[in-house]
Amino acid sequence: MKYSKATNYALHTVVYMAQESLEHPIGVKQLAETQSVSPTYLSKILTKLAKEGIVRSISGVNGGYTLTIHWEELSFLDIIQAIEGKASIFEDCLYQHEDCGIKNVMLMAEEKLEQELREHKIVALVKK
Amino acid sequence: MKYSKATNYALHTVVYMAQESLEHPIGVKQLAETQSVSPTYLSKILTKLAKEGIVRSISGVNGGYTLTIHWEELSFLDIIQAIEGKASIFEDCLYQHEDCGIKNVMLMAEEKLEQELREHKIVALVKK
DNA sequence: GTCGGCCTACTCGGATATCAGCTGTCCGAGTTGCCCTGG
DNA sequence: CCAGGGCAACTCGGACAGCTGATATCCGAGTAGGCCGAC
Repeated sequence: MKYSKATNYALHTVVYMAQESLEHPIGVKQLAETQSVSPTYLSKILTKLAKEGIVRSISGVNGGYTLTIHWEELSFLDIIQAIEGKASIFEDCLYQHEDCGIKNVMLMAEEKLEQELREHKIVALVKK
Repeated sequence: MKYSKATNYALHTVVYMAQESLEHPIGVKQLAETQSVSPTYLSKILTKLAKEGIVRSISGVNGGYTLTIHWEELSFLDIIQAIEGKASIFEDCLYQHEDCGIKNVMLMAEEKLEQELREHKIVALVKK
């Protein structure tokens, strides 16, 4: 029960991009260097973020990644779910037939977690 | 980012034992049948619970497991941590040197999750 | 001068390798209660 | 009748196998911008 390293990389990458807020895209190589990750691996993470519309990829020379227009609305939960998926923390209960009290408690706790992550925006971490 | 099946089994097992509240111990075989798990695997889970003092094992003929005396105080968190361990959900941040804003947010969210799991007791699910 | 083709830098996405942890099994060792046998 | 040894049921814990998902790499394909040559 841990968040993957990929989630960690994704969060740091998005914060970094928000911090810089460049007009021209940032290449994978540069992003990878700030976190000491292999560029190819980071590109996989960025692909996931792109599929969720969190970043936009620009091909060709001087290409790279930029945040999308609405990046100031981005919450932690948006990024985490883009990487981890939106599946529930707690797998389906063994007894499908009826309400499982255990499952109900677990889902309530998960909702508390997500609520907290939804309330925190990336923009709050950007130092001006 | 999911809870393991073992956690699911552990929760159901403890609830089942609380429900029955037998004076004589319950064997692994019987517990395994109620959840359609292999007895050997369930015994591994019960060993973990025993190490945390949640259940007590009794060797020999008519042996098995019983809940400990203070089982009415047991929370969901107790059982989950016995199986999953007490490590933080969020691994250490890449930059150790200083406060990482990302890490702080994640730890706060984790605390919300644990708080919710700590407030819910197993005894609340026992139907009388 | 301008248009078209080529070259380069870069991303995209699939295939693959590696590794860790979860899931599950097997087996030998230890423990306890019961039975059976010998005195 | 009674004591002691043996047997059976059960748990304990380590060793091990299989599988899934996370981590990480490599490479071919596609794309965009710039350069260069032909007209």
